[in-house]
Amino acid sequence: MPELPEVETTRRGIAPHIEGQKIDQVTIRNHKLRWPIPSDLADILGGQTIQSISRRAKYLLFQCDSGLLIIHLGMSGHLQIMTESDPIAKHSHFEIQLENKLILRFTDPRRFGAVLWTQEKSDDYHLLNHLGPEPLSDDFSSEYLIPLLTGRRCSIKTFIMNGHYVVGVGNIYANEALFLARIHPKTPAGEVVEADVDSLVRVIKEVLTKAIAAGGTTLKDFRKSDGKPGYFAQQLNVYGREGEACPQCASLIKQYKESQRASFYCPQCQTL
DNA sequence: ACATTGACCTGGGAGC
DNA sequence: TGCTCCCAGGTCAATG
Repeated sequence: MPELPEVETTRRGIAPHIEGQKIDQVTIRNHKLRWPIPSDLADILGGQTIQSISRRAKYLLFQCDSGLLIIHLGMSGHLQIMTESDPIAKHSHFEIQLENKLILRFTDPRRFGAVLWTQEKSDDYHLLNHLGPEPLSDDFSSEYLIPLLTGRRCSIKTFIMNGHYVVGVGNIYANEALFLARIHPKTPAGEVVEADVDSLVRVIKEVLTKAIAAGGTTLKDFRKSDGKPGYFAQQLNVYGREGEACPQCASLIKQYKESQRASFYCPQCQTL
């Protein structure tokens, strides 16, 4: 479910309620996520203050007094600020009760998400140390990408969804960015010409920025931390629109499968 | 080093 | 209604 804009939307929604708050109590209802929630996490977190919450790629990082709480939303996870009277959903696996009586509750039906703890520096942590630069930073540029692309035979779509090189871009925004840059998703990564790499960098930043401004994309179950949907779905050009008219040229949007993920493109605007 | 595939899970919708 | 099959926003690990 959540790509960078949805994770960032979540971060912005919960930060004002939790930053600077002391943790009263932690409840783990189900340890079995992508990786097990550390069994001593409740003891570790109790009494600590959440100093700040930041984001790296699609990971949320909660800086606590003695280490870092790391949450990944997986495909179906969401974090919401709730109160004691809010009912506990079937798949609410983890929650933090704060001194201000608010509850940060993690719900994830498919359990592809993760709740982890480390005392390492975030850049050294094994799930974060291999990640590409933040796409909205100046480090993410065509100068950075061009050397990585040369000679590569995977498709450009597969490439931009690979967190080793580009982070935050999942299936929705990969399709949208390639449409905006007028690049066919099957184009071998090493054959994307420099001018198109420039465009691609520009549109990735643009589409992520606009999606954050809209509060993310709600297809079915993504909800902002206040329970409301994000509105970027209305601005999608190709994702989920097979058979509809391309907004640029009115050709019919096509779909195909690539490594078990649906790819959408306009056969007129995005040629091989 | 790189490319491809399977694995982890549940729920919703389509089709019969 | 109910069954089966397919699909879904992620990404690591294992395999050539």
